[in-house]
Amino acid sequence: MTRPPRARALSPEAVIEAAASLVDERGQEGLTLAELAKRLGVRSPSLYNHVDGLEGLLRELRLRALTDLGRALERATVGRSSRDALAALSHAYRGYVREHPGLYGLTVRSTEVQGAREREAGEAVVEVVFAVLRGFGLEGEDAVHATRYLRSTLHGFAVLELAGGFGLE
Amino acid sequence: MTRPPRARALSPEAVIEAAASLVDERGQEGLTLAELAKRLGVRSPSLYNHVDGLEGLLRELRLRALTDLGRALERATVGRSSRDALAALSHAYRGYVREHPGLYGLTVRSTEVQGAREREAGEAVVEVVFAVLRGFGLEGEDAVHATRYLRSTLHGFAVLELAGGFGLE
DNA sequence: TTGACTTGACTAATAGCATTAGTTTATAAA
DNA sequence: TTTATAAACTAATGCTATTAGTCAAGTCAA
Repeated sequence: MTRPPRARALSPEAVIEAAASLVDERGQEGLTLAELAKRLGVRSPSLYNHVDGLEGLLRELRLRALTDLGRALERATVGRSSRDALAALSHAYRGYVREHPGLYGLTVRSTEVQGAREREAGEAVVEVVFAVLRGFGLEGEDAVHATRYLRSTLHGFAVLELAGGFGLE
Repeated sequence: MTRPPRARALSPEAVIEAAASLVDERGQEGLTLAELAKRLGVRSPSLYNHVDGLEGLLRELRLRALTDLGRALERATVGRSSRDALAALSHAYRGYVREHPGLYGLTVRSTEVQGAREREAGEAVVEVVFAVLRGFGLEGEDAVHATRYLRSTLHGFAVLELAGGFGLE
C-alpha cells in the first residue's frame, strides 16, 4: 500500500518561482543550481527532489514563460478589437519581454523537440494573435500567414531589443 | 630588442574556424574548449595562446557570423532591385541561418556591450537592407523605420524557424 | 501510543568544465 | 652556436551538475 508523504518544506513551484527571479536578474548565464539552492537555503542536490535537473528546470521555465506571455496578451486584448487590439497586443508583448528578459530569452533556445504542454502554451499565444487578426476580417489561410508574420515581427523586435539592436539605433 | 617568434602551428583563425564548425554541428551547448582542443589535436590551455578564453572565442564567432551574413546578403542583392532584391535578400537571410544555425544563434545572445568591430559588422548588415529599401524609394526616416521593421521580421522568422516555430506549423 | 513507511533533506563523491601558473621546447634571428 | 621568443605542455584550482546512499521527520494504520 502507498503511505502518504510528509509535509513538504519546498515545492516545485517555489523552486521554479525562485529560478524565474534569478534568470530575470542575472540572465541565462547566472542561472545555476548552485546559486538557486543558495537562495532557497538548501543544498543543490535537494533541488532534484522537485525538478528534473537543470534541463528539467529550464523546460519548466520555458513553459512558464509561454504561459505567462499568453495570459498577458489575453489580458491586454480582451474587450478590444482591430487597431486598438493590435496596438495593445504589441505593447503587452514588448512589456513582457522588458519585464522578464531572462525568462523570455529562454523561449528562444528550444531547438529541441518540445513537450506537449509547451506546445499547448505556445499555441495559446498564437491563438491570441489569431483572435486579434480575426478582428481585421482575416480568416483561414490568410489568418495563418498573417499570424506567422505578426508573431515573427513581434518576436524579431523583442529579441533585437534584448540583444541591443544589432547596431541599429 | 624584440626577437622574432617561432613559427606557429596553430593560428587564431584556425581556432575560430574549427569553433565555427563545431557550433554549427553541435549547437551552442556543444561548443566547449575541451572538445575544440581535442579536434585540433591540442590541450585546452593551448587555446589561450590564440583566443581570449571561451568568452573571447564567442566574441570572435559573433563577429564572424555578422560579417559572413553581411557578405552573403551583399552577394545576393548586388545587381538586383526592388521586389527582386527584397526576395533575394530574404532568401539569402534564411539560407544563412539554415546553413549556420549555431553561428547565427550566437548573434542573438549579445545582451552585453558590443565592441566596435561587432557594431561595424552589424551596421554593414543593416546597410544592405537599407540599400534594398532605397530601391523602393524609401529615404530618410521612412527608410530607417522600414529597415528596422524588415530586419525584425527576417530575424523573427529565422529565430522562430530555429526554435521550431513556437508551436506554429 | 506505537511502529512502519514515505519522502525530502542531507553528505560524500565523481566527472566535466574553464582557467591560471609555471615549465619545457621548438624555432628563428644574431 | 647561442639566445630570445612564444607556443605548446603539465599541474592545479575552483566551479559546475549529477548520482548514490544516509538520515530524519512526518503520517497513517494498527
